[in-house]
Amino acid sequence: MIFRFPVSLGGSRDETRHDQITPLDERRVVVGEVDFFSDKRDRVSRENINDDEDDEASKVHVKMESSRVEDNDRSRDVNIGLNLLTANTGSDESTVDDGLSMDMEDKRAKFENAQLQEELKKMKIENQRLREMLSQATNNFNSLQMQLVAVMRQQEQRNSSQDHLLATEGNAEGGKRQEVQTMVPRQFMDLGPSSGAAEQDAEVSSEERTMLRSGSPPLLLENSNPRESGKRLLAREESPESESNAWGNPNKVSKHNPPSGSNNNNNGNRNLIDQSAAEATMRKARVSVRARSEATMITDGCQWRKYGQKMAKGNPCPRAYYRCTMAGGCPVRKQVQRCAEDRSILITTYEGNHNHPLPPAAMAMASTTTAAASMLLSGSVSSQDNLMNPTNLLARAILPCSSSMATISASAPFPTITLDLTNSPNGNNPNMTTNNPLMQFAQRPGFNPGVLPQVVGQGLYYNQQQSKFSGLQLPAQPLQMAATSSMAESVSAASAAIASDPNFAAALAAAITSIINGSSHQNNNSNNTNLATSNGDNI
DNA sequence: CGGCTTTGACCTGCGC
DNA sequence: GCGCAGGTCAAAGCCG
Repeated sequence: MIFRFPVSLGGSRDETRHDQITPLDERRVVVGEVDFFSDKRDRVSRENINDDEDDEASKVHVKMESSRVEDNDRSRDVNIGLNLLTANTGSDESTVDDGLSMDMEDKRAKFENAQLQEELKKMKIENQRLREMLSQATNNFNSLQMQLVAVMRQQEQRNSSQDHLLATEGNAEGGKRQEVQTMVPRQFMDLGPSSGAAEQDAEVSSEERTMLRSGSPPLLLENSNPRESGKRLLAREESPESESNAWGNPNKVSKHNPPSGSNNNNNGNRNLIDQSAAEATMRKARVSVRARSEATMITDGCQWRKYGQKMAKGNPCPRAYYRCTMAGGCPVRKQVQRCAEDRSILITTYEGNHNHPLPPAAMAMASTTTAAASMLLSGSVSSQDNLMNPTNLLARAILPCSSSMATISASAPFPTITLDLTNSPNGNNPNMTTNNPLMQFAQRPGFNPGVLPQVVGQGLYYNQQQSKFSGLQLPAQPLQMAATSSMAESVSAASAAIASDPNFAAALAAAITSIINGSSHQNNNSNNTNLATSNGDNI
């Protein structure tokens, strides 16, 4: 009765609609989701026609539901719906036409809506993917840091246990060696311009953290040194020069440029100013090398011209200022000064980046200072923890056998990394007159050549330099040279990696690689302890 | 004569 | 504002 009532309504416009809807409703009643799938599973191989009908029905069913959803979504867009309705309801003359146009508009709106939703979905997926990549990269970096610290701790424990064994054997030398290792840090603490170097380090590190965040390459960093802001900083920078090396374009310092004029020239170009500031920062990163030498200046393969000398406060020895003269306009300068406490120690502070090709002999020192400075500038990232502080990691990465042999001093006025290539004057072998910092370095009980890519590279170069330029012969102890050559392979790879890529993560990776490689060479080192002597002084 | 060193003067930034 | 210290300039002198 009730069933037939709608069916019997024929001839009217509603009839056709019922004709269209009723079968669907019937199908929907008949099909039912559970029945459909169960039927489909049962009939896959036997009734294609019915299957098609069911599929069609299901399609229609799904389509209608989705269209309803879309209608609901569309209804949220109040303006569009109302405009369409008001525009079309204005004429009742042809409901069929209005129906068709509304249908087309509907379809188009649905299509656009679907497109937008699809786009939104893609963007969400892309966003999710980027987040995953970022978190993965962060995790990788953190794990690398953790691995590096763990390996270094292991190595330090190994070294200390070796020393402890020596000490328990009643060997006085072992005790002295421990004493020496504890003496060195104090020496380093005195290096900074102020007594509160450690506190200032932390302070400046936090400053740099804010400046150097977000993994920006060092060249894009802003100047973290408040003293270098302003006129002088801008006046020091000239137009960009060749990008011939990894440090970018730290430009020649020039006081010939009047500060005001320089400012006027640069006023219109903020990017240039920022770039100049960044370059100035790069140039201001300093690498200080302490080496025991009686020479007035260590030979590093470059040509230098002395342009000034000044008595520094608190040091009876004058400080000499040198400028690289291998190419006109090279911004690299260095200061040479003897240590006040031990005048046999020569402190050479490099500043800037060569803007010209370097001879092979000069590459090692240049890459050493470049890598150290780059890592110094890029190393202030996130952690307040001393152990995990990248600057300390840098120090440990460069000179892990003693946490004190590479010291980051960001104390005013310039962030400086100090590489101590000297042995303690209280060393256990008074006859050891080694003046070659690398050789002294290699003598240390915990010395691991693989973990010192840059410094060892410098040392290798140092050997070459001395034999090539100073005319003095290295003793060339067989084991010494064998150990030195065994360093070369692992050294060169890691050295090149660090030198070519200032990125801190890359440097960390290289250091870890070096550690892994270096551990296999460690036996060689223990043989060198008492053999390495070198008359490397080139005075 | 060209390149380098020496050295007093000058500039700049910072602290008081 | 002044003094101090670090850094740089540039004239004078030296050297090969």
